[in-house]
Amino acid sequence: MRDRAEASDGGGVIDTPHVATCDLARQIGFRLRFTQAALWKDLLLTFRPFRLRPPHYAALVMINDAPGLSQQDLSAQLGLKGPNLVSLINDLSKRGLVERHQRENDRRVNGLFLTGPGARVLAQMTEAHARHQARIAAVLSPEDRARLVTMLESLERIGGDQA
Amino acid sequence: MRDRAEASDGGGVIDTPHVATCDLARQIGFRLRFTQAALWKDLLLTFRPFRLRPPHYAALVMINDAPGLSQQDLSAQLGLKGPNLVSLINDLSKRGLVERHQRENDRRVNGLFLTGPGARVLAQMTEAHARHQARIAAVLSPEDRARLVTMLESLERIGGDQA
DNA sequence: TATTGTTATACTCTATAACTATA
DNA sequence: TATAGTTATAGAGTATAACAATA
Repeated sequence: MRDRAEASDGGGVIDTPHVATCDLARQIGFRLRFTQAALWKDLLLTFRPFRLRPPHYAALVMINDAPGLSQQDLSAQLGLKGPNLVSLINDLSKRGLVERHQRENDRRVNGLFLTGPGARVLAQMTEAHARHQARIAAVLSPEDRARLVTMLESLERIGGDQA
Repeated sequence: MRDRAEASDGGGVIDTPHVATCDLARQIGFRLRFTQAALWKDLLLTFRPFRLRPPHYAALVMINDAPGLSQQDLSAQLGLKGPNLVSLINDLSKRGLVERHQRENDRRVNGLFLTGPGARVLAQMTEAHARHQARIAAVLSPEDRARLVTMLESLERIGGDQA
């Protein structure tokens, strides 16, 4: 981006050989971090009127799609560790949006269900989320969005296996 | 993904109307979160032998590219708040990889410079980073990578402006 | 008065260990 | 013994407020 002599107006006391590096600003991992932060902040503002955050919304959606699913299943789908999911569900439960019902055939598992108010709040949050989606749509065509998601999915397979 | 009746083997005590939501798993924000986490973990492992983390590497690269730049400039480029950048530079300084040199014409600013050992560590980390890049290249063509970065850049403009 | 850097601190998000109750 | 859920806690990562030094 700039030449090394440009910024060293202190006198260039130290003179180390320049190491050949890639352009970090065009690196996927680097950009991904900023983009994720930007979308996260937008979603935080989007859901602020409900005093709930993105993971709360995601949980409501999943429970709506599969009523009675276990906390284990939900934590796997949301990528949350058990303890963190517990406090997420506690939030929703204290607000009366979700209820835990012990399963009759295996009393270890708590099936999760939306309450009436939970379904209503989810409907309202979904409207708000649609406005968030519209802001994305304004800057990315439907085809680009689909391709982006596909690329992200293949990138997720990376990691873990190294020397 | 599944029908609502399927998971509710507890007896379906609660019966709320199904809210029409989008497929969360194909939402950009949702996938972005997982992908970012996967790449971050891969980078953590990549840099583990150096006992340094991705932001340390990013700082070394930036300082190498623009020796003498200020902490303010660096914090802006890395997207870090001042206090957090200070501790990042403290880490690198304690390890003898980076030095702060007060600028002569404006003694408020600390120009940042790599030391000899700093340049050597950066060279080694850059090799490790190349292997990380190779793992990405294995799953995404150069054209796809370029398009992905461009799409991410336009997404970064989102947020802040809402009712 | 404004800016650079620093300290102290708090909040969010994530992760681990140990426990309970069921199976 | 193994699994679902829970509690307590620790660690990253990120944020704000207040201050010192310099301009």
